[in-house]
Parts: sequence; structure tokens; C-alpha cells
Amino acid sequence: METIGQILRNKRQELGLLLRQVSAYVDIDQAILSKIERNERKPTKEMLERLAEILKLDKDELMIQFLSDKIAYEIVNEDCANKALKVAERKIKYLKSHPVKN
Amino acid sequence: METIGQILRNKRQELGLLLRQVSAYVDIDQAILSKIERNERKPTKEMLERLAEILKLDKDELMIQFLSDKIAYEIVNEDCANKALKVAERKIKYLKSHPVKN
DNA sequence: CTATATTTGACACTTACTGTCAAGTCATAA
DNA sequence: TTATGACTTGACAGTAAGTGTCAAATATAG
Repeated sequence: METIGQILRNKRQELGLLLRQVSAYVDIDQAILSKIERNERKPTKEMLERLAEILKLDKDELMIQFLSDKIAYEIVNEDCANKALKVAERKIKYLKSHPVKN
Repeated sequence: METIGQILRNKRQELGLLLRQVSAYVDIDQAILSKIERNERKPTKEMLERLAEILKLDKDELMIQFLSDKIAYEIVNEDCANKALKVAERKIKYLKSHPVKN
């Protein structure tokens, strides 16, 4: 089961790219990218998009990994984690079919 | 589809309790409880437990509503919300069967 | 109108997160 | 050993987000 950090690091190394090179492309400090790859910091959406570009990863797939990491981390210690996921699914379905006006 | 705030408010009113009474029992300012009931603030776990007590609600069920609200709110605007939930489910299953040492 | 219940917003405080930077480790080559 | 390049780590200041408290404003009932 790969974390988003592992995905990013693996692909970067596969492509033979350096932290320095990727972080320059994404326009962030290489310390930040280092931490992202070790799951010590979370990337922003913008970072993810640039990372997907340079690492030739599917943007949507990366976003899915990112969000699922966040969710899993948030509730993994709760006994009712699975039930909460199921209910969340229903809520999202409901919310999407009943858009709220601003 | 009820939010956690609606659940709390409905039950409080069913029981004929005042914000003042419930907030005193939970030991929080009644302004905070008012905001929680309107989903303007999120309760802590401790608040939820006390609320479940005084409102005669099932603690676990309340926690599920709380967590699912949080998750749904977090990703409802993402196109890949559902896929992310599925992946999160797998990750949680994996994490629970492969505990990490501290 | 009066009284009570609820809502709202300002405030100060704390916590969490951000990017930047310099110094650190580690492996490899000379 | 020394030097070099890749990466890691931790401190820092700044910003954003969340906290409880309080008083004033609003709503609701009698």
C-alpha cells in the first residue's frame, strides 16, 4: 500500500530526477519536496498538478491518492472508521444531487 | 440527510432542553453550542460524548455522523471524491491489519 | 412592552501550517 | 583523508485557522 510520498519518490527516482530538479519545476524549496516525499508535509493541489506533469503521473490518480491518504490518516484510529466512510459516501451522493446555492 | 448540528438541535428540542442547560452540562459557553448546532463550529470528541449523554443519543452513532460530516465536507467538491473514498477504505483496512509501532 | 432564548460578531489567545534558510548526514569518488 | 553532491533536519518568523469569552443584537413568546 503506497503513500503519496512513496509514489512521488519512486517515480522521481525511476526517471532519474533530482529533488533539486523537480522542486525547481514545481517552484518550491527542495526541503519541502523532501518532506512531502517522506509524508512529513502535505502538498497543495497546485503542487500536485505540477508534480504530475513533471513526473508523468496521472493527475486524477495522484489526487485520489492524496485525498485518500488524508482521509485514512484522519480516521484510521477510530473504531467506527468504516461506518463513517459509508455514511460519508451517502452524504456526498446526497450533496452532489442537491447543490447548495451560494 | 441530517448534519450533526441538526441531529443535536432536533434532539435537544424534542427533550425540551435549552441551550443554556445543555451547554452547562457539557461545560461550554452557550454561544459555542449554538454554533455547533448550526454547523458553524465543530465539537470536540469530549463535547460529543457529553452531548450524547445528556441528549440520550448513541455515542457511536453520533461519532459516525461527526466523522462522516467532516469527510464529506472535505471532499465533496472533488470530482474524484467517490474514488478517493474507496481507496481510503482499502488503506484503512490495510493500516488496521498492519499496525505501526511507535 | 417584557422577558427569555438564541444568534452574532469582536476580541485576545493558542495552535497548526507555511516557506526559507543554514547546518547536518550520508554515500561516493578522488 | 578530503571533497563533492544529494538529501535531511531543525530552527525561525510569518500567516492562517481554530479556540473560548463576552456583550450586544435579534428573535420569540407571553
